[in-house]
Amino acid sequence: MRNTPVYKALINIFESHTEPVSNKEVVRLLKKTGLSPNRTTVYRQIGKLESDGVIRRVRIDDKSSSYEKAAAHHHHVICKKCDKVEDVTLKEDLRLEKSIVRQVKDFKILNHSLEFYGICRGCLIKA
Amino acid sequence: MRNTPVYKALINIFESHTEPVSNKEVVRLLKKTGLSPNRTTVYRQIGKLESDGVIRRVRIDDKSSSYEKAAAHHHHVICKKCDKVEDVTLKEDLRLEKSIVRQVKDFKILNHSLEFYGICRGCLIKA
DNA sequence: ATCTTTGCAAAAGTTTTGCATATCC
DNA sequence: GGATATGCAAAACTTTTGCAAAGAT
Repeated sequence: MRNTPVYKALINIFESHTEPVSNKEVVRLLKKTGLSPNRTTVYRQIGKLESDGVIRRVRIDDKSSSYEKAAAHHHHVICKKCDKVEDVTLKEDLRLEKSIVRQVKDFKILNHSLEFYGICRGCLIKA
Repeated sequence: MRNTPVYKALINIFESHTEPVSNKEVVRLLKKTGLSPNRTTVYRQIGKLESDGVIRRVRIDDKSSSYEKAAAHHHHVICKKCDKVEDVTLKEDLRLEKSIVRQVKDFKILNHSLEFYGICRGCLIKA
């Protein structure tokens, strides 16, 4: 990948967010840096970053896809009201795949996704 | 909800599939029963079934939303090649939310989603 | 000079909305 | 009869594609 302004800005965005960022947000964040690349460019660059393993798709949101820096394996707690996301790690994590590997013989398990849903304090207070 | 043909057919579809069914598949399955309701109708009825707690949204697929009968809590193993889905249950499951509740104090955790990704035997052989 | 990235316009795909009509209870 | 479900057309939204121009190495 070439060291273009959009590329640099994207790396920056994903470096500075541990939480997942949706495509929509990426466009918004890019605008804040002065860049306003075409949607197409954003989709394409994100696609490449993903296939290069720099970022990873997270299955959280309904509307636009979300991605996060492909770093230490962790999970998310997502607020059902405001979509706020918090990172969490789990000690039990390793055991999970092992347990499944024992159970499911017809699959080669590669990875997993574990997301918790709830209501964050902010929204709890409001309600 | 009223006992219309579409309603009955939808209940039938979700009763007879333990695995998640995508909206696209629902339309296809409805056609096979002789019904060919408008997309709009399908989306609306599925939306109602969801808010009534009859079915539950599953975050698996990228393109069209998937739902499954809201029954016993379980997880999925999804083939990255052919999207085949298999149900699994986990003994460690209960411990998961407890562990998170201890860790995350600012969220009221309601539920979680745990999906495993891999390659199914069929696709492994082909490759 | 070459290969990659970008922008634009257009298309494809999914989901939503408004309104009139049909259907259920 | 009154409320809900349906169909249709149109719109909103997200994502993809093709092609020509601009930019990177």
